[in-house]
Amino acid sequence: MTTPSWIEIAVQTPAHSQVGGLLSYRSTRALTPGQLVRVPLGQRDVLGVVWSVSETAPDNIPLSAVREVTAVLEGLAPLDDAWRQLVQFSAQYYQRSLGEVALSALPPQLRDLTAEQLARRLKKQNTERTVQTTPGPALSPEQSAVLEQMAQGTGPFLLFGSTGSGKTEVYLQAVERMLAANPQAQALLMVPEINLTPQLEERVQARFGAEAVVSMHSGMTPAQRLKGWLAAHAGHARIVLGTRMAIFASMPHLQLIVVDEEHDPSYKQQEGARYSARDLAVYRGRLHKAPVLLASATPSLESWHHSRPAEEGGRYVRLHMPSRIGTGLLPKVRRVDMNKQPRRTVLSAPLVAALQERVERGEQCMLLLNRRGYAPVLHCADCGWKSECKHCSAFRVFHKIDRTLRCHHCGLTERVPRACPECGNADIAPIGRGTEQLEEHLGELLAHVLRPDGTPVRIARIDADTTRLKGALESQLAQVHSGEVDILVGTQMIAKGHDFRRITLVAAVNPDTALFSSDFRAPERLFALLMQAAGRAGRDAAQSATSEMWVQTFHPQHALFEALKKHDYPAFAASELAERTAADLPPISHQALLRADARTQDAAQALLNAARETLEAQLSADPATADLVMQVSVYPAVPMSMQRVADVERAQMLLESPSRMALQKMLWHLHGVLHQVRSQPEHKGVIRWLVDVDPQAI
DNA sequence: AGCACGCCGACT
DNA sequence: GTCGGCGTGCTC
Repeated sequence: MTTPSWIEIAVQTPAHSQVGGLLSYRSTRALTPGQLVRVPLGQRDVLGVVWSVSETAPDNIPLSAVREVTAVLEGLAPLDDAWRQLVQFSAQYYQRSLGEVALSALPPQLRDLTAEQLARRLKKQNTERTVQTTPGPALSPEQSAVLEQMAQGTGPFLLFGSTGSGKTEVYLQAVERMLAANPQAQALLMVPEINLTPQLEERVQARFGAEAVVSMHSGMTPAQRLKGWLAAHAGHARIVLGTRMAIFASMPHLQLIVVDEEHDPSYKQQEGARYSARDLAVYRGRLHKAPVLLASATPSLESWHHSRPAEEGGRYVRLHMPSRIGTGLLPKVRRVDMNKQPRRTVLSAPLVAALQERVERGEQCMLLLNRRGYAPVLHCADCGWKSECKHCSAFRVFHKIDRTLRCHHCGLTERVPRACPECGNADIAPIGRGTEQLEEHLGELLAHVLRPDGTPVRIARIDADTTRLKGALESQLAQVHSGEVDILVGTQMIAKGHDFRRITLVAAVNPDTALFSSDFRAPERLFALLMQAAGRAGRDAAQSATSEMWVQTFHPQHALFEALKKHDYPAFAASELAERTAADLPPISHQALLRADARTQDAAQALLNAARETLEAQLSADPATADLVMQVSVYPAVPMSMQRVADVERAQMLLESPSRMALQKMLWHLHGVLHQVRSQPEHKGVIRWLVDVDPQAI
């Protein structure tokens, strides 16, 4: 009879319940950290990850409460130290329970599989996968230099390469070199949204063979996800290609991490543990001693700042690829001063003329407008009624196509009223415009325009509304590629990553709102979007000389557009960083948001302010923590910019510090304080609270 | 988060 | 009489 050992196990437990940490179990079988087990929890039998094994009994709970491990999932190698450290770090840094992070990092199907079902599954697919490397094209001098610098240093690297400079080829060659040095090695290739980059998937497969690659993203079926995960975990898959969730893939032989379009906000998870997959990539690279390559034509200001010269404190190595491959030039940027256009002009005369000219030459154009629907609000001129949503602090958007008013936040959808619901006036009118209206308007303006073959112009729209059905985006993109569309109208989803070779003109119809937004990151996002959109134009070298990026704006002299005109990201970044420095904003300082949801705004704010006061009182009272109060600014609670969604009132509290460590310590204390405060009867109305570390928007 | 237990309204 | 509404409480 073996002596039972005491096992600490991570199980899926809620972030801020009483059972937030590891749970103790006993087992008569020898277990090692990282093993997957099934354990009883209440009435259920759940999946758990062995975190530590001990000879001594736990002293924090009565031993009679400790139950036995039910089963061990055999045939699976334990999750390695690096994986467990990554999970542990993420849980601590983003203020979630270890169990929640660990279990959500595993494929969901693993949770419902019994030990027997898994064994059957493993038997079926436990085979080596072959890698067949097809040699790539010859490299440009810039590409070779970048790969050489990567070979010399340890990174992390920030590859600053303009659109079309051949960054993808650098990734592929880096993988190739890695495999040449060690055929067992694995690479992680991350992209912001996999649906938007089937091209990359194809290219990777063509290069290394379909067997060597697995994909990981939320669009896959549970069975596919499990299969891919197992292949990566066994070390059989050489390359994992995925979205942010792939950062948690178990890859025992991980030796390279690439984060493509590293500036993209989609790398930040927006629910549960709000992790940044890009930041975790850097951390994970260090754990595995694997080089990390972040890449973008418009890097995040965080990464740009980190890659300043080492003498100035930079920690990343900046690599530069300024030239477009081939003879391709970057498109000429043209600004239209909307102050000089007739009032209420949607599409300026010169832009319409340019569109017409392109269509008549058989070229394609793309129009960007970041607002879907027909009009953002409906308005009664008589009594001032507006199409407010009764559940949210937002207007319902007019969708002409099915004559509905739709709330884009809670989904409330109603038929458009015939007359004003307040005063009965029949004259209710749309204010502002969305993609639907732009498409309609464009159709009218260009009704007479013919293509070279004498057929009328064809206009298509792509946004979240037209792509709701599965596969719709792909088929609509295919139509653009095959030339069935002359002018494409859409939201920012069309600006990302698609290689439309025949588009020669891209226009941003109304980008001004981002210039004066209360969100300090709005200009950064706008610049990236416009640069990316400009990169869509003239990818075909033969036409790049005449390709153009148009911007309609009331502020043509704005520094952002000046930098855009010169395709000068460094200039934009420098001016933006100067502003951030002056205002003590990220990346100079570090932020976290505490958010509370409640039935009333008062209740939400009351919880936050009570937490703030208790926190400061407790920390000040103890000399060991008193200096934290000085290092971290905790601002009073304010309503969120979207104050009410689906009848839930939301408030937030900002924490800011020049020291990441101090902020982390503060959050750790805050966690305890919130539990105390929340249990007081006056905070009954609170529904939930959550912490967002390094928030995307405040 | 699940999943129980528990105490009040409209159905076979 | 019971099916089921979601309020409160517990899970090693």
